[in-house]
Amino acid sequence: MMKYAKVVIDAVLNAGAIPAQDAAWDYLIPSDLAVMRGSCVIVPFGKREIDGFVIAVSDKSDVAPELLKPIHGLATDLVIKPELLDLMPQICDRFKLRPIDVLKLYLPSIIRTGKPKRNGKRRVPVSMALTDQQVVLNAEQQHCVDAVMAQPDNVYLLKGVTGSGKTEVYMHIIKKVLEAGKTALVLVPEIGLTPQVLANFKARFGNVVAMVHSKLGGGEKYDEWLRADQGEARIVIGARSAVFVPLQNLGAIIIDEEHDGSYQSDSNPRYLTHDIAIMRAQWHHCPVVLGSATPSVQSFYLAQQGEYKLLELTKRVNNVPLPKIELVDMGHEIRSGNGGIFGTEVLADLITTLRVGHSAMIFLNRRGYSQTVRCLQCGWSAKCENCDVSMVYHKDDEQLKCHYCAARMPFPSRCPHCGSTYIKHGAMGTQKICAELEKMLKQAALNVPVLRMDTDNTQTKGALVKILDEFAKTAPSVLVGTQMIAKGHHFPQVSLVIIVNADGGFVADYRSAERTFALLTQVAGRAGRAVGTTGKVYLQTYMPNHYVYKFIQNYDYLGFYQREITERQTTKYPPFTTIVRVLVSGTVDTKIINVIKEIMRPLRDYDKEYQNFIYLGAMKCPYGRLQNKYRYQILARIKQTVADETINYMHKCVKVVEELPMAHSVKIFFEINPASLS
DNA sequence: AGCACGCCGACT
DNA sequence: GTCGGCGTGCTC
Repeated sequence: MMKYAKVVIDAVLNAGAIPAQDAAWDYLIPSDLAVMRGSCVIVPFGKREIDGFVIAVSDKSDVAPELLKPIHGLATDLVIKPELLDLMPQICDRFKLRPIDVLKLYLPSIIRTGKPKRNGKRRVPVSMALTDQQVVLNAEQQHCVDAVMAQPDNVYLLKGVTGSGKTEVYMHIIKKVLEAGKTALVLVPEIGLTPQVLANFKARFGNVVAMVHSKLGGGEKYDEWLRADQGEARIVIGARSAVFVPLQNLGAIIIDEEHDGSYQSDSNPRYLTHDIAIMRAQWHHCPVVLGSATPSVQSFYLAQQGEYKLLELTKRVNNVPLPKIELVDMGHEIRSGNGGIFGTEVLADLITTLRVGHSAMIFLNRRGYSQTVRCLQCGWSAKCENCDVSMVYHKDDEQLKCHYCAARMPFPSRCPHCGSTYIKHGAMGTQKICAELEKMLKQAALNVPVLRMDTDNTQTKGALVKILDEFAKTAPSVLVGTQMIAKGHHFPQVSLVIIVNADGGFVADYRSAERTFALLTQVAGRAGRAVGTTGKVYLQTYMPNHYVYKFIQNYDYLGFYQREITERQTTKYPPFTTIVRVLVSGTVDTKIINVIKEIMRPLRDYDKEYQNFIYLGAMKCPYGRLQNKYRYQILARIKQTVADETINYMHKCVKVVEELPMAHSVKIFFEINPASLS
């Protein structure tokens, strides 16, 4: 009996043929080839040979027999598991992705690009070292573990202050999961940054742990992936992409630091890790545990709505007091003649701290800093009057623009509030801070090493860990860095943390306040982690009265959340609306504009008829030209009650235009609640 | 993406 | 007559 395979092919087809990209192509299965559902195959396509994935095998085909060609061979012996194939249509629908894009996420890229071979020596499976740490859990922690194990078919939001022992809760859940013969997936924001977490898991569970992250080379990654695929590894720890690792018989999925932005993929294909994790967990009837000291507004809202089950850890396990946070008004410093990087009191305290032999961390919030326009004299910043978000500086036409409505204004030469000419949009680099700092320490006759850590000097493998090690063993010393010094490192000798420009996180984005709250709370947590010391945190700001800082200072998550969710409700931002962005890019700008117009036309009619949009508009992107390609976008904010149907309609409109000849040589990206609008 | 097909103007 | 321009359409 002849067997036929439905194959999704990995070919980039041009505009006129785009419907084909969603379809599967039928091929004959040669009798000597072991092809099954999930097989990765090589097929003839026109005059070419291309890769494809078998999504179904059957005894018949609707395609005329004379058109059918046989599958040429297998790209690999590995087979995509039924679970992931089952979820593929659901993932496509949620994120408006093509089947091929999702299928490609299921395999390590090395399989498709080169000849993968196992890199490491084959590891001998070691009996699980389930070291019982004598029921180390306090009552709160135990309650969390029990709750999760009692009702596994749920999503849990585990909210616990820094140092409340969330990791220990994860470990106990995993231990129970392994005892039940199942496997566990642990997702962390960026695994290269949390060597301690990994070491802990390896120490506790031994060789059944596999790690998948971006710092691994292709061969190593493939090796770890294969250990999970073959059932050799039963715990996988990894960053975002590890959510697709084919562990079988999943018993729990944990997303640590769930608020972290890295869980949202910001390049194609775009997806949200939480959603994938929840889909997989539903398939396996296992729990998802979202852990954070500062949950995302979205997740906490869903917990309030009863969609997620809220679990809380309120006590710090070792009773170390939280560091005291002091706000430093940098506008006041300038007005009183201090134009330096640090406030007067801050610098004095830094020198004292180093003199007594403690270390300090200096955090530079550089991200997006250059976009925010601010008066250095009075702290005024450019805000849109309709949308309550910061306006963004556009270099090409020297204008300030709102990304959510049509508001524009010229870049002011004088501050509209106080009239000063000290208006800035510029970044202060880590190098500059280090240089200045070394000068200052010399003046104070202090011979203390200053270490720098940022994306520039941590690209090479192991560089990051090396800097952290050096900082850990050199006391006193100073570590200057960006985001990456904020993540879960434990340095007992650090008693002082300085946040140089706290306001840097405020970019034109409704999630600015949320991100700032989470990041600065995490940074503050680096100070005074040793028993018996109280750490201190200086938060330097030009907006000392901003509500976010009051809540950070008081470690008041709930207060912050309530204020934020009220604001989102009145200003109509997620989770009360859904944002859709359609990005069109290409080398000919007139073509792009035509495509944008063509997509907009039915959307405007739709808007007239149903009024599902809070906002609908088209504009040039903040970076209007990138890599020699022009970029325009459609932005929509949709009422939450009609979000699904409206997103579907928008996507349909995009696909219709995508098939027209006019869409030749332009690229269209469709994003739901995008992380960035640049 | 590639490649074939086909319907027009310019040329050995 | 027929050589070659690239618009249009197809690839299981």
